[in-house]
Amino acid sequence: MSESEVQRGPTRPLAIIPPSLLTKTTARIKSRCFHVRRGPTYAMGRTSILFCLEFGLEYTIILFMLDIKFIRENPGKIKEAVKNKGIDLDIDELLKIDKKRVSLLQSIEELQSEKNKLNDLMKTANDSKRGKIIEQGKAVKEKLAKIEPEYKKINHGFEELMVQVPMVPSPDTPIGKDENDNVEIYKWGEKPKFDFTPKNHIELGKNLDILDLERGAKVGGYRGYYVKNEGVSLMMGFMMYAINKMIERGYAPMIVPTLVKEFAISGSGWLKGLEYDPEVDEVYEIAPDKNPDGMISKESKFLVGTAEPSLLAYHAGEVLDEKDLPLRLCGYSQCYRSEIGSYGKDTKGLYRVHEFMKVEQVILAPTDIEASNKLQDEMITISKEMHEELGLPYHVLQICTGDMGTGKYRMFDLEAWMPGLNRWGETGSASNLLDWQARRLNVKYKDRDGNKKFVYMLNNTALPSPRIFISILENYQQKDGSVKIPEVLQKYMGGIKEIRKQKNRKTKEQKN
RNA sequence: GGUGGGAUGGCUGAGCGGUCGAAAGCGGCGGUCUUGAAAACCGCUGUACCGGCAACGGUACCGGGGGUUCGAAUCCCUCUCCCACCGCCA
Repeated sequence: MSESEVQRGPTRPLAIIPPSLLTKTTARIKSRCFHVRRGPTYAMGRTSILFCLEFGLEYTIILFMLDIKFIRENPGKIKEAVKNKGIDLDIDELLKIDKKRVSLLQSIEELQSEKNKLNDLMKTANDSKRGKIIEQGKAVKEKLAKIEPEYKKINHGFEELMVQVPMVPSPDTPIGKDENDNVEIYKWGEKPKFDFTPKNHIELGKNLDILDLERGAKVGGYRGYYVKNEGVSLMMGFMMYAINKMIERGYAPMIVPTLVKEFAISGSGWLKGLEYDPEVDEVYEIAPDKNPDGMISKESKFLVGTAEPSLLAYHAGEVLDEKDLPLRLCGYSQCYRSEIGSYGKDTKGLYRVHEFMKVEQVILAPTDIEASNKLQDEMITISKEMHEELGLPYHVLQICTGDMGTGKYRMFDLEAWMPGLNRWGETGSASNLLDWQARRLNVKYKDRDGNKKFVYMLNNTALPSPRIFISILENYQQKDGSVKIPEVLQKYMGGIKEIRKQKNRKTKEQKN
C-alpha cells in the first residue's frame, strides 16, 4: 500500500479512500469498528487501517492528540512536538507509567471478573455452599483492596503527564523558540506620520479626562484603571460595534458567565497542570461558596480570562448533530487575568491590566482539518476587517512552535500599531486547537452515519477593550491633543466625532 | 434565609439489595410492502478502556466521590446541580 502522505494532525487515524471505490452512498463493511462512507475523511480504527493495507488503499494518517494509543504508536512525533514547543515533558516516562497502569488495570479486571462469577454462583447456591462462596468473595475483596490504591496512584501520575502532552503543530507552523521566531504574513495600513511628537494613551487619556490610572491604582490596586466620560462611550461603542459585526456574520451572540467551575477552565486548557496552581496559572480562583446548609463547599470557582471557556463549555458533555456544525458563537464578557507570568512587564498604562472587556469568537466544527483551517481564516478575516474599518494599521503573525500553547495546532496573532508606545501591540489571537479541548470538555457530534466524534474547536478575539482603546487614542490623536473618532464608531457613541478637552464637564441637570 | 422534591441510555420514563447494561415509549438505522412517499409490520440500535488479524471475549459506567455488603441503579455519608413553594432583595 502506498502511504501517500503522512500528515501531522490530531485525532483518530483518519483514512482517505478513493471515492471510486464507493459505488453507493454508504458502503458498509459489517464490522464493529469499521465504517466506510463518502466524504473527504473517514473515521477509522485499527481494523480499517489493516483493511487499507490489505487492499492497497491509500490513506492519510493524522495524529490523535491526548489519545494514548497514538502516543504509544508514534512516540517520535510527540517527542518532536514536545521539543519544538519547548515543553518539559518526558514521553518515555509517560509510556513507562502507561505500561504499568495497563498491567495493574488488567489485574483489577481479572479480580473483578472473579468476583462477578462468585456473585452469579451465589444466586443459585444453596445454604451449605453459600458459606464457602462468601469466604472466597472476601478473599477477592482483600486482594482488590491492595491493588486498587496502587492503581489510583499510578493513574494519577499518568493523568498528570497526559494533560501536558501537546497537540502536534500544523505543518505550516514555523519552528521556533519564542516570539522572535514568529513570522509576519500580512500587513495593512500606513503607520501615521505626525508633525508633532505623538503622546501615548496614558498622557492622552489623562489630558482628555477619559482615563484615570492613579485613582485606578488607589482603588483597584496595581493595574487598576478608571475609564471616564467620552472614554466610556468610546469603549462601549466599539464593544457594541464588535458584537454587531459578529451578529452580522452569523455568530450567535451571548453574554456568558465569568464566574465558572474548574472544569470549564481546565477543559479549555487554561490550567497548565491537572490542578490549579496560582503560581503559574493566569486565572483567579474565587473562594468556595456557602452551600444551602451553610457548610463550606469544596468546589471553588474561577474568573474567566476570556469568554472562550464559557462558550466552549456551553455544550460540554453533549452530543451535537452534524447538521448544526459548524457552530459559530460569540461572547461578550469581562475578562480577568492574574498576569502571574508577566510581573514587571508593561507596568504602565492600559496595555496589560487585570480586568477588561472583550468580544470573543468561537467555532465548533466537524473533524476536517482543511475545513477547520478555513474557518480559522474566516475568523481572522473578520478581525482584519474590523481593524481596517477602525483604521488601525496592523499586521498578522503566524505564531511559531515555541510561542504557541500546548494544545494549539495553528495560531495567528493580530497586532495593531500603537504610535505612542511606538510598537505593535497584540489585539487579537486566533487559534485552532482541533479536538484537544473537545476531548477535555467532552463535546462530541454525531456524523451522518451515527458515529460520534469530538468536535474541533477554534477561537479568536473579536475586539479587546483596552488595547483597541490604546490604538485608537494613539493613532487618531491630533496636534491639539484631541482625538478623532473612527467613522464606524460614531453612531455607537451618540454621534461624537472627536474627543477633546472639556472645560466644564457638568451634566445638564447640574448646570440647571 | 425557610421547606420540600429530584438527577437513570440521543430524548421521555420504569426499576428502590442478586434474575438489571437496565422495562416501555419516542427518535435513529436496516428491511417488507409501494411507481415513489406516508402508514403499517419485522429486526437492529449507549459509551469508554483492555486483549485479539478477526469472529469475539473481558472490565467499568444509572449526576461526581466515598462507604456498608459475598453482591448496590437500589441502603448510608458527602459534593455538585436542577425543580417547586414561602420570605427577602437587585
